[in-house]
Amino acid sequence: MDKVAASTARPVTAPLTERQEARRRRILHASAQLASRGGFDAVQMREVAESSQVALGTLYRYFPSKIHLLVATMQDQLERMHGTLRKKPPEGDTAAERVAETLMRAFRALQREPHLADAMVRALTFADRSVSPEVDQVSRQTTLIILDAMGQENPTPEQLSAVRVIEHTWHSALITWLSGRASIAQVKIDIETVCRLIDLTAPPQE
Amino acid sequence: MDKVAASTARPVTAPLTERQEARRRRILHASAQLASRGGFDAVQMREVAESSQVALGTLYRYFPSKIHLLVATMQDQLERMHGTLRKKPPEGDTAAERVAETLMRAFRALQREPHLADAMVRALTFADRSVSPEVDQVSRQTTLIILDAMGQENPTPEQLSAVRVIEHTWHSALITWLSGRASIAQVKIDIETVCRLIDLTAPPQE
DNA sequence: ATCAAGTCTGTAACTTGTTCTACATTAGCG
DNA sequence: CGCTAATGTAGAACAAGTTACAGACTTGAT
Repeated sequence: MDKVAASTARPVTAPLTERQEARRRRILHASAQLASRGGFDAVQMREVAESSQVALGTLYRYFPSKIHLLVATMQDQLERMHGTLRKKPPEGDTAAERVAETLMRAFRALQREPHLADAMVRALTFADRSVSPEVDQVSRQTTLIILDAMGQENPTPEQLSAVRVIEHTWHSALITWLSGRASIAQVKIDIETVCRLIDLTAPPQE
Repeated sequence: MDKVAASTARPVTAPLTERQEARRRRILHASAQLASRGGFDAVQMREVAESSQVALGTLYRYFPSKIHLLVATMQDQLERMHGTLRKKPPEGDTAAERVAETLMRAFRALQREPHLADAMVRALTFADRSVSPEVDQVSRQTTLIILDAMGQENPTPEQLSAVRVIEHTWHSALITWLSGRASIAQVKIDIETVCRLIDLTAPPQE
């Protein structure tokens, strides 16, 4: 009588044993490490397996594709970044300024590891339907970071729309930067431009 | 003495003979055809070569990678679309409305061949630096379409920024739709939201 | 402690993008 | 016309993602 509501299948994912958790961690670490070196192409499944002391088949059991692996790597890094960003909240006067400031801070972090950024962002936008849940998770996390920066408890639907558009711009601007089609300065402008949308959407000052 | 300024290397690309032009066309056609069936994965270089009656090596001479091929396919389709869109200019009162209307029209066209859209957009965002010139060309063409829709001869720098952000949103929104993470309705909202940026940037009524 | 079920490992095979090679064809030119 | 360089062809070979499989190791329940 202890089945709590196993609606679809897994309770998100079977709880991992300690060793399994350690393996998972080693894999993600190896992935980030290789990505930092040479970007997307340098993350080769055989190498990841070797670096993390795991058989290739096991790697695929943990992450069913290279894209899954890199998206998971991004989740991991994003959480880390969210933690870092939280520590020093942005100081702008308007919500738009604060969001822009936060995104620029994140952008500078990415610039420190451009290859890693390349691997993660390319994987994210290349992901097909089979990775939707994971990509969605990344998206939610990003939304959280932006809402945090806005500093508003209950955003209006309009503001949420603005946040969606900001995320779109953020991802796409990153891509143009990574592929060398836009400068850092240009990305900054794009971010600042789109952030104006936030102030457009009448902030419910109460 | 007739060297006109062959600065780097090619005068863009050596002029193609008739047969070469025909080959190129066959290849692009086969590419679009295969893409329409099964999207990115269905465009297999061997199949494209066979369908277009060209040796694999030749295919690679014309398009140095699958990504190049698909981006070229997109260029081709975009030109077609621009022609179509030109015929019936959008009817909205404001520039923002007209741009949104135009993009939604393009979106509906993509919906008719979702697999083709998948192949083209995935290639576009996955492209690395080696494809920058071609991707840039696509970007310029898109900008043109949007400026056309705005119906303004000389846009302000601010408006150009808005256009950049609109393009970012357009690409990213397409991706979320293609990967099943956003509905058609949601894409519509995102487009409409970002288009408001145009009206923000004081239109120089003269 | 023992057994069954589930995990891992090592390794080979398969797929598809990409490169290479040896030979045939074509195009432009004297 | 006849030559030469460029282009095209067929097919093998290679690289990296992915899958398959046989045998060892863990784990959890009894």
